[in-house]
Amino acid sequence: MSQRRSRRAAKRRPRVPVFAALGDEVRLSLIAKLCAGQPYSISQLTEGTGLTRQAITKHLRVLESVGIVHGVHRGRESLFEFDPKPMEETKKYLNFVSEQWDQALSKLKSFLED
Amino acid sequence: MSQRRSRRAAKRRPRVPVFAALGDEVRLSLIAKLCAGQPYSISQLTEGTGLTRQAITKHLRVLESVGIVHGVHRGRESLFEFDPKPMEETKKYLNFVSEQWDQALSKLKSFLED
DNA sequence: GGAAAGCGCAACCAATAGGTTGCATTTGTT
DNA sequence: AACAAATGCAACCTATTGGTTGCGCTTTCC
Repeated sequence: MSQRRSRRAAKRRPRVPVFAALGDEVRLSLIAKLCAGQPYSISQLTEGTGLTRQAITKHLRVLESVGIVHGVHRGRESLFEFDPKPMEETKKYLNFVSEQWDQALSKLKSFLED
Repeated sequence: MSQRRSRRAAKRRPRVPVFAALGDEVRLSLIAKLCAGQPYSISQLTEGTGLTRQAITKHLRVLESVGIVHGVHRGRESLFEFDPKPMEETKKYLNFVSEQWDQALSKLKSFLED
């Protein structure tokens, strides 16, 4: 069997946790900082948020658990950096839904033209 | 002032609840059914889910609250149909993040080439 | 060596989310 | 008119989530 997933199989991939991870204001702002390219330590990411370091750590773990972010330990600090793959996959899913919808519309249109 | 939102303002639009709405298996499956074009009643959407009608109703309300779906009352039943706009907006946001990331990469690359 | 910076882990707490049951209401059918 | 189908509303329960505090460990800096 091919390792390459079929189009249908791709539709069933675990994307729910990715959406759930994106469904939080704090986490979206973390992504906003990190997707600019530069890695940040937990303390740096905590600055100015009004939250505790632990809260930010938890959010980072959530993002890490779905692969949006990964941390590398350097000395006493752990730096987090953005990882684009999961969000690319998410885009594919949204495109898939859009396609479904567009096809439905065009079918309806051609039906009405009969 | 222009009614057209600026690029930066678009970034700040309330997309968190949309992501949150998408972060649930049941709701994604509802979307999967509805984005095929045909409207379904609540009872029809409940069939085969193993959940109660009320549970499905709640999920539909969540989707409706972010505009992914809207219900129209016809007789004693309320039909729900898909609405693509919020997910299109979501796609735009994901594209924005991707762009940020790509720009960061190309800046890094040109820096290393100096 | 000692202080401080940066984290991880665990316990705990309040609020929210997902789900159920029960009942009332409206609409369609015979 | 009587019954069944489809839904809405509200109360309730439980698990999860987002957040905090407290403590201990490692690394850096003087």
